[in-house]
Amino acid sequence: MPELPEVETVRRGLQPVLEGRRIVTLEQRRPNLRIPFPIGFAGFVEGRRVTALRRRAKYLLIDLEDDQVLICHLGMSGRMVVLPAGSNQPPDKHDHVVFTTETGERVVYNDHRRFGLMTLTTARDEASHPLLASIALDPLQPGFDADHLSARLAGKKTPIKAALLDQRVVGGVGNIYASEALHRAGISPRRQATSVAGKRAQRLVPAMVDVLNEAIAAGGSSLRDHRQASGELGYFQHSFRVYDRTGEPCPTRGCRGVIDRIVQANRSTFFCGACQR
DNA sequence: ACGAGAACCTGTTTGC
DNA sequence: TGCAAACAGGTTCTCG
Repeated sequence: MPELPEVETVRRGLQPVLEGRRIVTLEQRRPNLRIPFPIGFAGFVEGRRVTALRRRAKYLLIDLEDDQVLICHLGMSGRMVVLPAGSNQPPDKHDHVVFTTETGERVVYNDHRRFGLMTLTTARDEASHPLLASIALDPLQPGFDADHLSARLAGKKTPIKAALLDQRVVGGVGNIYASEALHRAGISPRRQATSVAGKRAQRLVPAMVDVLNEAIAAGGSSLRDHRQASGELGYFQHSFRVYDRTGEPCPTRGCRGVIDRIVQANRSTFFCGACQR
């Protein structure tokens, strides 16, 4: 599910419920997600106040009292949904973690594929944490400009589409927004990454920034699993220009092409062979 | 060192 | 209709 816009949507939705509030109980309903939960996880979190909610690329970072940091990743199918105080909704089979705050609201982490994870670190060790240390700037961070991007892509022989999915090259971009940004920039997903420099990089940076910001404004894209923290669907999927639109006419003005699907690095890529070069 | 492909897990859709 | 294959928003490991 979640690329940068979906994680940011969840972060913003959780903020009013969690920030400044104490977590009274943490119910851990299985031993592991993609990786095991830390030993004593629930007891460690319980009783601590949340001081801030941050996002690093596709990671949600929950700052706790005493400079502790709860690292969350939603994988492909993870959701974090808020239940109001007093709700007695029975747990789903894939509700793996339930936080209850001092005001009685609950935050439920549900993830049927379990590609997500939760673990702990400290503010001091965050930058060197193995999960976070090699993540590149995301396109919405200061300093992400054409020069920065072409420097990250320099020397890479892999296709640009695959390079954009590599979190060590660009943070936060996943399969949907890589295809969408390349289409907006008129760049072929097959083009060697190293050749995306100069004018092409100058087109690709605003294409990425715009598509990510538009998707955040729409609450993310709900193909199957994504929900906002409120439980509502995102609706950016209605604004896709190429993703999952195989065979449809290319939406680029004046282009007579048709959207095509290919497989790169085991992932679907959608593009127009006529206007993307 | 780099890039391609498989693996992780469950659920849904597609095709024969 | 039924069953098997393909596919899904991500990451990480192995292999060549």
